[in-house]
Amino acid sequence: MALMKCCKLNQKKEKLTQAASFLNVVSEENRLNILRILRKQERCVYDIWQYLDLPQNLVSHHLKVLKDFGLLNSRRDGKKIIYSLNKVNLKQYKSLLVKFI
Amino acid sequence: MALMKCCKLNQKKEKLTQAASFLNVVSEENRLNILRILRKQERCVYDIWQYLDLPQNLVSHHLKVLKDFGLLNSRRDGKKIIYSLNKVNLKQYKSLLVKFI
DNA sequence: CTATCATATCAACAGTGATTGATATGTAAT
DNA sequence: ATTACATATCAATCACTGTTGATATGATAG
Repeated sequence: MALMKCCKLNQKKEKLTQAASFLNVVSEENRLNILRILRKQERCVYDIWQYLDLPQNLVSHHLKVLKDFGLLNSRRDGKKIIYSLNKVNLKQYKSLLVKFI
Repeated sequence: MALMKCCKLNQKKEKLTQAASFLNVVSEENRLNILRILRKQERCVYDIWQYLDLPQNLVSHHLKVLKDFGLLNSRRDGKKIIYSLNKVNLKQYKSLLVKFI
């Protein structure tokens, strides 16, 4: 019983940590903006860059952070790299949030 | 027409900034935990501290960040200071998020 | 009025992460 | 092959903020 309670507490703590790191990733204004931009449709880096008023390499950096965290997918199309939302993961993280915020 | 569009864009940008700074505040694991702890009921600093495994002054610090941002209320009760959620503001920030995440 | 309890403030430090400039990779066109 | 295009990587810097230790404030009890 005590063990079980401890176990549940650990699970809760883990989810809290997960939620916090998700929030960390999306709390950056430009990254939040990228998510918004990609909401309607997938886009290449150049298109995203045009919305953002940031140096190109910084756009790439933020895209990488989002992708490494599993929030974006990417594929090559000729010279271009097309980014899109990973809607499955986004949905999971969103549902995780409901428990904390 | 162009002016109006610009105006709307600025409003959107402002909301984005607001959302990002809200996410910034709640993306800290301990602060997220404080919100969770206060969800059931209001609590004094000592009670919150017992949940958190942090030095007392750091608990005070995080409480201040949350309160300054308008997510917590506080009142004195004898020696103790009782913190509680500012549910109105929390709700507003949550509804703001829906547009971005 | 002194001591103790409950909480907050302050200055200094440390770590993280956004930003920058330069350069590299990889693709297509000529 | 060479050039231009599209994006990514790298190292260095800068800024922010969580953390720490020490101290201050404010309230109650004895």
